[in-house]
Amino acid sequence: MPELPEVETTRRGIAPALSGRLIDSLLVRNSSLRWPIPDELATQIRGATTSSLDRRAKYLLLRTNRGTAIMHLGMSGSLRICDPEVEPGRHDHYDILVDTGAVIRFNDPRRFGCLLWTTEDPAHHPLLIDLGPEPFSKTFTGTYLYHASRSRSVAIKQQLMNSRIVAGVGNIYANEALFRARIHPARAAGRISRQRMDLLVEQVRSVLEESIRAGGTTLRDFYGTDGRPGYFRPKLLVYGREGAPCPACGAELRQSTIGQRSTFYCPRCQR
DNA sequence: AGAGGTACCTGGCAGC
DNA sequence: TGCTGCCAGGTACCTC
Repeated sequence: MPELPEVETTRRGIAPALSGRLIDSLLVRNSSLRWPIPDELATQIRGATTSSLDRRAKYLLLRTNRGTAIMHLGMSGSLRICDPEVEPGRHDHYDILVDTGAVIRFNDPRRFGCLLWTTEDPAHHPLLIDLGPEPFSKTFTGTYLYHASRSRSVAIKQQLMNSRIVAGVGNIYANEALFRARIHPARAAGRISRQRMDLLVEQVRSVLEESIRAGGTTLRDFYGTDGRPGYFRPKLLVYGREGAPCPACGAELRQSTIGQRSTFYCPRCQR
């Protein structure tokens, strides 16, 4: 479920409830996420005052006067503002309770998400330190991607999904951006011209931007912090549409596997 | 250094 | 209805 637009939608949804608040408590029901929630986190964060909720790649950073909570939604996680009266479900692993009485509840069936804590600058955290530029930053340009791809034989789709190259581009949007840029997903990254990289970067930005505007993509189980689905799914041009006609040329869209990830493309438009 | 594969975990679905 | 096998939006970490 959560790619960058879904994480950003989540951030925007819960930021008002989580910014500039006193944290009453952190209630951990199941600490065994991708990495265990540190035992001391509940003690550390209790009574802290939050300043902002930021995003870096697909990580959410809850900054406080004591340190920063680093949260990730994994493949199936969600953070919602919930009614404190509502009984927690099987996969509701932690709650953040703030002084307004609001409860922010983390649900994650697959438990690939995480909740960590750092008292250092989170940018220096091992999980964040090697991340490439944000897709919307001005350092992510066609020229940058072109240079980062010289003599690389890796498929451009894998290059786009490599977080050291550019942060936060996941499978759905890599497929969509490559279709929009008319670049074949399996093409060697090192064999793409600077002009085509310019176009690709532009398409990565625009598809992410449009999806954020629509509140993300709901495939099976992404709902925003208010419980409403994202509305970008009908706008996906190739993802999940194998066998359907290409929206541009009518050729039959194909599915293949690149780097163990489902890949969708038009065999005629994309070269 | 780069490429490729594995692991983490549950739920939904197709096929039998 | 019930079982089995496969697939899934992420990404760190291992080996070759």
